[in-house]
Amino acid sequence: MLNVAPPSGMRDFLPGELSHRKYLENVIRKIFEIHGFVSIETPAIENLSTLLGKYGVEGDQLIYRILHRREKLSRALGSGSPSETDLAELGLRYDLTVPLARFMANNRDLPRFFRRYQLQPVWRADRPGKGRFREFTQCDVDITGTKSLLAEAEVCGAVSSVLLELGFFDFTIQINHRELLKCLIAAAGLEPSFEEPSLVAIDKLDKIGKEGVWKELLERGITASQAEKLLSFFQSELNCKLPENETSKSPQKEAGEFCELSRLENLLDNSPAAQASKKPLSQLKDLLSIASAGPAKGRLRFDASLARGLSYYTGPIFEIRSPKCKGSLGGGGRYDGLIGMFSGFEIPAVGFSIGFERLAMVMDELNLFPNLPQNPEVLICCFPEISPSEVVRIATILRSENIRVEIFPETPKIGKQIGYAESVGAKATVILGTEEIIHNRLTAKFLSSGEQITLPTPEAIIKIKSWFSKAKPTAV
RNA sequence: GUGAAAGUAGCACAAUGGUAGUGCACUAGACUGUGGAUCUAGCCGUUGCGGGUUCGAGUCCCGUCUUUCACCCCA
Repeated sequence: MLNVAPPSGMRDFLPGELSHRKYLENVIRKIFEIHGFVSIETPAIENLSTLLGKYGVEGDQLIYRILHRREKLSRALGSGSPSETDLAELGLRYDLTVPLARFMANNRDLPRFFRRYQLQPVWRADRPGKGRFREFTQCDVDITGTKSLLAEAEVCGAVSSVLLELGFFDFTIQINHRELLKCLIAAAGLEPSFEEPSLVAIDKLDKIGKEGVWKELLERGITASQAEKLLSFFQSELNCKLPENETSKSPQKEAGEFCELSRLENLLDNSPAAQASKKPLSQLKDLLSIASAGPAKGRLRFDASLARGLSYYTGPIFEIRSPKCKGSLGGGGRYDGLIGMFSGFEIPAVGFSIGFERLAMVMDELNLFPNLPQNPEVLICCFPEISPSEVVRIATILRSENIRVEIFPETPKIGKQIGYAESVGAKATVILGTEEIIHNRLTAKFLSSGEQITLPTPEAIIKIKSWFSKAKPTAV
C-alpha cells in the first residue's frame, strides 16, 4: 500500500483542528488591525539569492530548494559535477521577515512607517519533533522606517494583546539587546570573532545551566578565565518569573528589571565596553517604561542571556516564554540592516513573530478554544418519492434563513437518515414526505429532546430557530 | 545530525516460535413514516518492506523505510 500519510513534518487538518486554527487566525488579525497593522502576502517561493545568507550557516541548510526543470536541469547535470547552486535557483520561504525585506525593496512607495502583519506558511527542512514541523504557519508583525523604541513597544504590545484576548495570561516577554551582548562578550576579553559561538552558548543558559555553558564555551576555544568572566554577568536563576496570579490581566510592574539593568551597568562600569554599553542599557530601560503603558504591562523581563539564533538582529530582541510551553511561543527583534541588503539604503525595522503552531498547541492543552460548531444544524431527510429538486428547494429556503443545512443524498429508511444526522452533530432533522410537500409544511425533529412538529413552513422555521437557541453548541 | 523504542483490520490494542484475534467504527437485520440502548449477522489482513535462521516466523537475526520519544536546533 502507498504511504498515505503526508510527508514528514507536514500535516492534514481535520475540520475540528482547522476551526481552531481559523479562530486563532481571526483573533490575531483582529488585534493586529486594531493596532494599525495591515496584512500582506508574499509568494511561497523566493529566489535563492533572496533567501541565502540571511539566517546564518545552519539556517541556509534548512532551506528547501526547488530543483531546475527540463532543459535547465539537463544542462546543469551535464556540466560535470554540478553544485547546489547549479541545480536550483528557487526555494521555499524560510520565514516571513526576509521576504518582507525584499517586498520593501520592491515596493518603494509604501508608507514611510509601514506596519504590516503576515500570516502564511513557511517551510524548513528541519527534523520534525513535538511542536516542530517542516511546514508551519508564521505570524509576523513588523514596523519599518523608524529607529524609535516606540516601534519595539508597539510590537510587544500587539502580541501581548493577542495573547490576552485569547485568554492566555501565563506568559512573559524576555528582552535583551544584541549590542549589549556584544559589550558583555567584549568585556570578557573576547575578540569579535568569538561573538557568534558565544551567543549560541549563552542562549542555552536556562537549559543547560552555567556549568553546561562553561563547558560549551571552552569547547569553542574560549579560555577558562574569559568564560568565567563572561558568565559572571548573568544571574544564576532564570529571570522569567511570571505574574504572581497567572490569571491576572494586570500583573506587577517591572521594578526588578530596572535593578537587574543597573546591576549590569555597575559590573560593566570599569570595563572598556562601558561606553558602548550605555546606549543598549538605556534603550532597554526606555523600552520597559514605554511598553508598560500598553498591553505588555508587567510582562517584560530583562534577561541578559537571551540571544536568539537568527543572525540579522541588530538591537533589542524578544522572546515569549510560558511555563506552559517548553520552547518559546514566539520572538523577534530589531533588524536595521536587513532591508538595506535588498534596497541599497538602510531602512530600520523591528518585528515580532507569534509562534502560531505552539500557541495553538498550548491553547488546545489548556482548553482555551471556544466551542466552534461548524457542522450542519439541520439535516434534511426524505422519502424516496420526493424529487431531488423539491429537496433542494426546501434546503434553499432554510439556508436563506441562515441555517446550516445538509441534505442526505440517498433515501434509505428514515431511521438511518436520522442516525446519520446524529452522527454528524446536526441539531435537528427536517423530514420531507408527500404530505409535507402537498400541504406546504415542514416536519422537523429536535434531536436532543425528540420533540417533533409539523407546521406551515414559516412557523416551522421559527420553531427550529427556537430550538437552536436553547441547544448547546456541538462540535464534531 | 546523534541516541532509544515501536510498526498487526479505518482506529485502539492482543496473540510461549505452532490455525492471526478482541473492542470501537462500518454494513445489514430485529413491525416497510422516525435516531441514540440492546441483540444477531456480515465486512475488514501479503502482520511496514526485503532478506536470513527454522519442519514452521507477527514473534528470533540482519538490512531498509516510516513513526514516536529524548538530544541538537528552532517557532
